[in-house]
Amino acid sequence: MAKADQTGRWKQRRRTRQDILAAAAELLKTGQKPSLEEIADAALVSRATAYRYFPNADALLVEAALEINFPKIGDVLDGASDDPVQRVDRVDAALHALIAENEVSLRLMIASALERGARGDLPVRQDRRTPMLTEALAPARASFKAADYEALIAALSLVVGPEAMIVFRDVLRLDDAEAARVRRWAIRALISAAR
Amino acid sequence: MAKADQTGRWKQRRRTRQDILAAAAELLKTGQKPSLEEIADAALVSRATAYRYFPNADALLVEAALEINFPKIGDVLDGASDDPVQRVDRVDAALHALIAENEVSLRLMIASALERGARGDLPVRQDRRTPMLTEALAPARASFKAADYEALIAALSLVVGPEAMIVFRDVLRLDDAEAARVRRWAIRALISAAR
DNA sequence: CTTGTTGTGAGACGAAAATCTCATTATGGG
DNA sequence: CCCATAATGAGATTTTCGTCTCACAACAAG
Repeated sequence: MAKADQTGRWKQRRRTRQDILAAAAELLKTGQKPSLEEIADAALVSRATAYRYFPNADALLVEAALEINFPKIGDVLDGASDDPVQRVDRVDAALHALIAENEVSLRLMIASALERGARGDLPVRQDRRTPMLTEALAPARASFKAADYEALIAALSLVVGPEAMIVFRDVLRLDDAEAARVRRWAIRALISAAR
Repeated sequence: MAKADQTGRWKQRRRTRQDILAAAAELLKTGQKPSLEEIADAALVSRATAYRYFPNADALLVEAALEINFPKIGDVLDGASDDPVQRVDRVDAALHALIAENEVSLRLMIASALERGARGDLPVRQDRRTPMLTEALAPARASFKAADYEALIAALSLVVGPEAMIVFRDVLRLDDAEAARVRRWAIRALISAAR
């Protein structure tokens, strides 16, 4: 699909862009929100160049967060049984690991989306949860009524994503183990209610 | 605790501070993120004065969001039966109305807390959910085992707060009616699992 | 190698946010 | 009522962010 605009030096462009994103990702791991200038310095490019590739610092950070390597759903569920509880637990564990490792990026991405939304334009969030949950529930799909199935997917989306981390950590001040316990409890409760 | 620093004109100070917050809250209801200057103008106060009371525009907005008038839990549950499902539904409805009416403020508040959290210092979020949910579940408290009860409160916190709105609206793109349906479904599922 | 094109760096520039200064106003204690 | 002083307003100033221009360097094509 990507025609890749073979015009002259598209490789150089790709490389610069990638360097900038890599530098941003690197700085994000230090736990701070880097300014565009810091990122440009770290990437060994000028501020002007960074602005040529990204409209502003936030957009850059969001893209850097998007670079997060989501696990392939196939790998996550590899070797799992057909039991939906076990499978959703797997998804939860995988997402939790991902969230723990990229907390700063995710927080900034969500914050940015929240502020975008407040400004009135369309919120930009991708939905990576529904596909994973759909896949996890696939073998047991037949045992749910249609309406319950839809509700189950949506309700599970509240439990397995980064927003749950926010509630547990920031609002309820649960530690990691307790939070995991509650998520697993909720997963069982929701699935068993759906059938 | 609050010695109130009776030093001279603390009343005047309280009044200006309150005026600024009120102006901010007013502007937030128009659905836009106001700049500190707009707020100062609306409050009939100079920019410098606003900066004397708040370190920056974000802090001001967060405090303004904190001013949101939470419904008294007593009123919400007034005349309700002892049925925990009905009572939590009431809490959900009340919070949902509140969230719908203050969406911009809440989005900004959560976004700000997210960025604060990313910076490493302690996230500042108050927990208004647990008290409400505790009250809602009080009549049925005896019918839950201790461990389930704890998990139930935490799980319900994922469903009734503004974060659920974020997931449903921004990530899953559900409309208001569907979102409400899912919340009610999840409330029933969780409560029935807890006993 | 030469040449035309494209990407980049350095810095000027403008707008908006935040800080600072100082004169003026208004309040409460006497 | 008077006055010492706390609170405020009106800019000047600094800082940060994003845009723009132009000269230079690097690359591809011949």
